[in-house]
Amino acid sequence: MGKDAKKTLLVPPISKAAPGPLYQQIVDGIKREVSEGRLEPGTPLPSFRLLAEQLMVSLITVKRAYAELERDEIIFRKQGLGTFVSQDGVARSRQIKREQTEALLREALREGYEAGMDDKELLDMAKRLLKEGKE
Amino acid sequence: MGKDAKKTLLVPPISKAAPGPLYQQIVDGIKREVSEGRLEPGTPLPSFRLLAEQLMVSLITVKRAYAELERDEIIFRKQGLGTFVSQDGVARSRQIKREQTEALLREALREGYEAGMDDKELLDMAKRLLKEGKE
DNA sequence: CGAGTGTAAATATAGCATATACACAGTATG
DNA sequence: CATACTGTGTATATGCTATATTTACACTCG
Repeated sequence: MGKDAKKTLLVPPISKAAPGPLYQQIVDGIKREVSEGRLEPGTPLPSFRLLAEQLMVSLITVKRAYAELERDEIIFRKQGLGTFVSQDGVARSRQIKREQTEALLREALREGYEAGMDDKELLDMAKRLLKEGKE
Repeated sequence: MGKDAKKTLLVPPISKAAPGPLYQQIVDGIKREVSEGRLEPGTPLPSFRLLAEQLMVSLITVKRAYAELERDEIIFRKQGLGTFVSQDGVARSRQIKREQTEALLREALREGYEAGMDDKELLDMAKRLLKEGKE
């Protein structure tokens, strides 16, 4: 009966209300999919139009997201063919996320110091959050 | 000899190149000064014009920054009088920074997980950054 | 009233997002 | 084999919103 079966979205949903620009949300979502192995190297990504329709955004928004992912060498594009996950996309993606982790940790620790917290308090908070994340 | 002595700036320098809007940089700078005790409750803050001149930004940028600080009840303003650090400004500021610390830690840990790191790796990275910060 | 303060309105500028039209690659078909 | 077709990515012109500037106004105290 037509196009009711939505198939599992190849990318997570995004929202204008969420923090950060739409194209960045798409970038983050795809980086996560690649990093966690749900999008393997060589796999074709959804076309601009399909992804734009699924996420209810415009073409150029998807284009901008893919452009940034290509700049990071996580994907590559071929005119008239499509967009694909690059061979070392998983390693690239994980490396970027690792650097981002360190940057965020630095920020968090600095903010904690400025709040008057000491090393132990900060580590305890981190441990608590790690446990909470497991539930 | 006039106004050559710049006096120690009551707020840290800002830059259009730095990440985030100018008014946010001012907000963060003042929150830090208050949080770390260099701006005590009751202390008058620089006037809109003075601060705007020192930081080389426009009046409304300072106004917006002060407005956000007043919303957080860290400072209060009096028409025709000036702007001052509120009585519980230090506690307010530290509480906000503490919440921000937790939010940043959550983000960092999630990003680390997506990069394939485990709990121990994350905690070790945090400990390493804590030591680096001490040098 | 004068010199200080904060307040408000009208006006650029930049990033983000949209819609529309264009160019390239593979494939079906007469 | 030439051609049209349907898919892909590409490029241009347009609108919107947050950020920041300029300029003029209103309040407080001496």
